[in-house]
Amino acid sequence: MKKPRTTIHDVASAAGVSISTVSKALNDTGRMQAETRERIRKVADDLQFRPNALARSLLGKRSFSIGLLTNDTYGRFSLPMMSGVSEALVDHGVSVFLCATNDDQELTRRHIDALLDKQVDGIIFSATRLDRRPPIDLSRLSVPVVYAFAEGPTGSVALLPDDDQGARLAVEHLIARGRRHIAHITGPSDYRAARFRAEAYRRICGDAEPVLYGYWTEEWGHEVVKQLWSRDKAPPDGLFCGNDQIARGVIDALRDRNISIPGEVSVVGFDNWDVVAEQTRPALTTIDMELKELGRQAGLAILALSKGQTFSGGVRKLPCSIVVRRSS
Amino acid sequence: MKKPRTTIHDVASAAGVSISTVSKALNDTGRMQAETRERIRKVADDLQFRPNALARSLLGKRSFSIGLLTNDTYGRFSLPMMSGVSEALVDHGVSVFLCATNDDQELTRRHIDALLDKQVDGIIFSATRLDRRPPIDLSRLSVPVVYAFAEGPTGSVALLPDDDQGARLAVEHLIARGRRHIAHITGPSDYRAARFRAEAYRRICGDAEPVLYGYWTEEWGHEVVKQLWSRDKAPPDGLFCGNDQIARGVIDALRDRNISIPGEVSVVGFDNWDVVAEQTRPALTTIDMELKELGRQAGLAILALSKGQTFSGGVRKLPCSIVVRRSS
DNA sequence: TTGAAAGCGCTAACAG
DNA sequence: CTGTTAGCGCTTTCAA
Repeated sequence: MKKPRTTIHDVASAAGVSISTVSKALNDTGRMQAETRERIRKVADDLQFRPNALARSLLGKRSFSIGLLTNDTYGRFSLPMMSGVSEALVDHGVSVFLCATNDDQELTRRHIDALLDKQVDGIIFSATRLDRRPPIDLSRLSVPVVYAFAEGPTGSVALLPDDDQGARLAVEHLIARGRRHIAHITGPSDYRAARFRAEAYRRICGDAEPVLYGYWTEEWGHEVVKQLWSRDKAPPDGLFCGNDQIARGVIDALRDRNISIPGEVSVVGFDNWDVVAEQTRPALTTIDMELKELGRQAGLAILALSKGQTFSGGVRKLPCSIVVRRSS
Repeated sequence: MKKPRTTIHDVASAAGVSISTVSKALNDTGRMQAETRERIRKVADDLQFRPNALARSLLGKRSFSIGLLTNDTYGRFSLPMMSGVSEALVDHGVSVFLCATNDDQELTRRHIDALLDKQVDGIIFSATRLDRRPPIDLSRLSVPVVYAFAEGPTGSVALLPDDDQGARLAVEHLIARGRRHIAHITGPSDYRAARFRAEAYRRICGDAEPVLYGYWTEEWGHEVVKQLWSRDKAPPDGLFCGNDQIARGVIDALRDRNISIPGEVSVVGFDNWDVVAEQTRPALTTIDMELKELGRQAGLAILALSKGQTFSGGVRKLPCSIVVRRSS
């Protein structure tokens, strides 16, 4: 089961040269006869030689691995991001250690120690909420850190979806559809993302219609429809929801009341969570945070930093896109 | 940014002993004066010394890292499993490389090469479908392989949820609730899980009521309710759904028809996907595949194998549990 | 009880 | 152009 791998020595003796010649031949370094290089290459190939990355890393430079800390056991935001990270890095031979922190300080500590012991070239911290900070301070680590879908201390490299621009996209779309009385229904006001989106909404729509802070649930969507459709004033003709689950609740509630979508009311969600957005009736127009792209960029950022390249710090906001379906 | 870590040499010279003494002191090997050992320990602590895992691994034994291949970008099944794996292994100092294969053969190859180069102690393969095989053959790798939520070649170590037992749980629960005419609505018949569940259902309920193969979607749930409630025979009083999304469609469709749940019909789902199961009205009784536990066991399995311990091969089916809510 | 030395697999000076 | 040598940071004989 644990047969010893072929080493550079095996290749050397098979080719009748010294190990350093093999090393040079395979790494395209130093100068040597093209023909020798080819011959050694061939031998190495035949022997299925693959250099031991551990030995290589030990020599100093890089370990070609990074750590990804997340507190998400659930996957809605994390997995697309992770696969973006992984995708961006696999081309550079870099592998990603996944660490589920469970928001537990002690566990996080253990993960970080393990990562550092393994000489990772960098760490990406990600969270289920933008404003969730790491349970322990990462800023003094000896390796670069990138915050993805999370914020770090000022000056650190952070990648976030542009909530403001995403919200604008949603509202402007509703306006382009001829909607004039647009309300905003969203999650708890202590979520930074909720506030950003609400502010963008306010900036465009003014305060004729309310911002309804509440919960990220379908139930809240139902609740709000009840409120809005029983008030004195005429109900809104456009609803911008803070996430897709709220939007789903809204749509179901509207259907229960026989209010036609998008005939009487247009609805736009946020997240483009396909299992929700594609199953509402009608299917939901919603904002996509492009999390995979965010992951990819986080991967490239940590890659650059780990190579010692400079990478200007600060928060970088990545554009969202709108996915138009039938609800608007 | 890249300050050199303190090495065993630093500790040795600070303590005025040789590096081998330090090694022994810290690893509790060899014999030496308890007092010396303590003193060295203290020095190491003060210097915040942490041994370089790469160097350690190079010496032969283990690398304390494993690879986790998955084709899931989506997260519904994977992430709970992954965090189970990670959780089980972090206590043993083992870190997990996450590799998103995208079902792409070439990409998988690259990931595996990277893993092998990094001398992983083992590989876990997982998939979104039980019967999805790895895009390339893993059975001849030089490291042990465990299949989690996926099947490998005969004789390999595989961990799967016990679909049969899970289905029995669901059906027996319906019967205990006094239901006598139970239909089964599920996904495509080319999913092995769908067939297993259907067979278990048949074994208990006979064939008075139909098994309706279709899709894993809400839409299919709606569709089926239409069928069942427009047939000549009386409609069923119990519905066992192959996943939670179907169940959600069913519940919505029944509500549209003013059929009371669980008054007239009891509904049970499968997956315990909280965002669905907790949001149906009434909330959904459903089967939980205990994926985190499955991940944990996969982690322990690969750990045992990587230590060279024997671990009997074959498919191991892990029990599901039932989560009773209001729909039954 | 401790330390010197060899070596894991590899790269990079430096000689030859 | 090629090979010898010296490590990377650590563990592990084997002498002292």
